[in-house]
Amino acid sequence: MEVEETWAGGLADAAKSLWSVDLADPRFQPLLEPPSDPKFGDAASGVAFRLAKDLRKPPRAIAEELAKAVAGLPYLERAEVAGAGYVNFRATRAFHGETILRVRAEREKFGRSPAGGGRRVLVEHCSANPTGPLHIAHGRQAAVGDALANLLDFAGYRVDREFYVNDTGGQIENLGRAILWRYLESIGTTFARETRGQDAWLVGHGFEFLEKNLYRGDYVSELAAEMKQRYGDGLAAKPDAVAICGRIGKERLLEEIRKTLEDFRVRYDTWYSQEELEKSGRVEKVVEFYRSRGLAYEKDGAQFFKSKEFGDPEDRVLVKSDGSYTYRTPDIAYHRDKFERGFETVIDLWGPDHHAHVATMEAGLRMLDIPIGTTRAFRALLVQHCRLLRGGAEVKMSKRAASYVTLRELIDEVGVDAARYFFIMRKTTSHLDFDIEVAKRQTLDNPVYYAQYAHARICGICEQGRAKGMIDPAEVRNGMWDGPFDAAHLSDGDIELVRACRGLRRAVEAGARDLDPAIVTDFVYRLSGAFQRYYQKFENTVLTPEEPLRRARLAACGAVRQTLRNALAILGVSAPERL
RNA sequence: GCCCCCGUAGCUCAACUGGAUAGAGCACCGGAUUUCUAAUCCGGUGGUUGCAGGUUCAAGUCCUGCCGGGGGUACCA
Repeated sequence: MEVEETWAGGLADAAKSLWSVDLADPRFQPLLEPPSDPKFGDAASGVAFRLAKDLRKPPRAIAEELAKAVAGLPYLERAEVAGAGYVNFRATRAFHGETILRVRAEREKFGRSPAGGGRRVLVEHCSANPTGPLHIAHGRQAAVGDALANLLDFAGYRVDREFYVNDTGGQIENLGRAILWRYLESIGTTFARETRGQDAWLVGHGFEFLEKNLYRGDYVSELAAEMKQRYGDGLAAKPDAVAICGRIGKERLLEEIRKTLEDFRVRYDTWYSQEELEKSGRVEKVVEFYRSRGLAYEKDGAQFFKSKEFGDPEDRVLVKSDGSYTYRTPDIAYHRDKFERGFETVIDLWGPDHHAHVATMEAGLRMLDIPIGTTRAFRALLVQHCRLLRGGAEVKMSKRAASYVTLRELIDEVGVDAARYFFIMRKTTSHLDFDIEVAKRQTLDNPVYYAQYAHARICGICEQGRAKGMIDPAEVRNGMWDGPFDAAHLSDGDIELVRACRGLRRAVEAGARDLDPAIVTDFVYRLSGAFQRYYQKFENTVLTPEEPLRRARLAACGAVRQTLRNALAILGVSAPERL
């Protein structure tokens, strides 16, 4: 049991015996909260404010009575009234000593929470079409998605990570056409540009291409070159030339996407193929289901479904008048399958352009009798745009001119750690300014190095201690001293560090609740800062000659080191022993 | 038109779901190194939280209406 629960129980007992009030009533919650400032101790209660009306007494007087009544609770050094009616709880030194022991015992599990109760969650993220290399927007989705999955795992959920491969449909066909177009160029075809209505077409060698649908970029030409090597001049004569180009193109590009994500330390449990989904008949079944329930109808030769009745602003097309599906039909079937595979919470990370799709998907799932919002949840997170800057100036990205920065290029330039940290640094739902120059800078305004430096410093202390003979190598485990210490020698500074470490669990729970790993980057930054200040306070001499103090300090530092490692691990950022 | 998101220091952002004096970093000014990594730390300047109402003991946070920015509103994905 966490100490806060014990103390909250003490408050409830006090209220019952003093005034016969049941604090379990939601009106009085929360009984304890983290203090806004470390100087207020380890937990604060604002419950006196909430009791004031019922008891018809000023909050301050209620707080006085409560503070008196809770004296003597376990691990409680003292409870004191502050402000207009807060009761601040301060833990004993022994408690903080035990926290250090707990960090040592739990090691890479310290900070985990049982909040998720082992419930199964699927996080689908990135899911870029295999029609080009990953770019910056995908990078943010992958970094956030991967960290969110780590975070939920840390918060006690059973998490699977999935990439949905859009390996069939119109975009793959467009890719095939683009490759064929470049291929034809490479074997000497010249195209005539014809304007028909609003659109421009490229005509030559018996083919015609709608110009606005052609992918550009060097990778298309590279794939065309591969086709030429493979088929010589004979490809154009094949009746399924577009399909061949599309198939080979998507295979190559998907391979590249996998490789880039792997290098970005993003792993998936499953790569789910849309093509296989369609072959399985699940898409037809969804359409049949809607029809059988009278939820679908025909209009203008297309099949609509009545999503409007289920919260969507409009009814939407499921089957186009040419008989093919819109993108949402297989997508709904896919999400139905997610729930059928046993996931209770299904989380999708989408780009902001999918905004309108959220209501449609929710409606579609409700229409399938999936109890969204009760025992099951569908959460679409719209990962907001990321503006790329270079020394304060915006890097303009134009897909047309193929001048956009790819994720690969970004990783090569700033490194995986900085890229991941920066992508996660801001709230997922907020726009993000990513300054390449700042991310590369190895100075104090780069929070990645700030945190890694704090970790490396602690490792340095341990190493120095051994070199100076102040640390017994036999007491070093997993790269950190963890010998015996006396909690009575923990200074206020040490305690502040230990207190900060305990915040990881709270950050994990808040992050899991809000589905936002940015809360963890915040935590990392605060804990690093707490350590840097602590370090400076001892004038760079944590290794004091006074052995009992030295042991206490090393113990506190060891807790910070482990906690930082755990938090950075959630973010997928490395914790090097030296920089 | 309608639907979402966002307006907090000059800039980029916090504020732990309504609580204590709205905090950090950058920038600017001034300090601290015989070090265990100065890739650090300390101090200072800087605010009518877009505007106006409302609810509350208590509002940056919740409600309403304006103003401003972004996104969406396909038989594209």
